[in-house]
Amino acid sequence: MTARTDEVESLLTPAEVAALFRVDPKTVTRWAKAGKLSSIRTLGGHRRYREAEVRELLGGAVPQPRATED
Amino acid sequence: MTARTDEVESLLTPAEVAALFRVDPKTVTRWAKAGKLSSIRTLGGHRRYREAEVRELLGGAVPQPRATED
DNA sequence: CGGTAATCGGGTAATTTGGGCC
DNA sequence: CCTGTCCAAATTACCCGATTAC
Repeated sequence: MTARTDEVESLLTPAEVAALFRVDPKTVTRWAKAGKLSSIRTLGGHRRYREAEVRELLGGAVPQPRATED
Repeated sequence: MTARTDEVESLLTPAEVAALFRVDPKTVTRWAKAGKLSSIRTLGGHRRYREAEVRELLGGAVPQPRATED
């Protein structure tokens, strides 16, 4: 895998999202097809996910002093 | 591709936790429902448990480069 | 242009969920 | 009170070959 730190960090690959959720990349694709996740398609047809969206769905596991608990 | 997974948290599946505690996955689910275990839900409703949390509850009986309790 | 890793798509097992009962 | 098992439904994991990304 060629590491290129020049890309936009706003988008995550299926493998990235899958690693964060501890699921299979295929499962992430199912979520996108089910409309549970916003996905952006490349010109080749591959999906790309927004990091902000994924972080939100992860359950707000970010050190943010925000009242996000119900 | 920038595989920036340094912020990745080790998550365990119900079967993994159940195997570590030598109990049924159902029992692990009961612990999660009882609030004794922190659980993250996937977009499909499945639970994922934090490895750090499980290790804590295990009592330190994990493959750690530490000598026996003195 | 050539090469390796990842993702695509569909299909089939394995796991997980939830409630109820012992 | 806590755990293990039964049931049905839903979700997820792994299989293949072909295409895309870098």
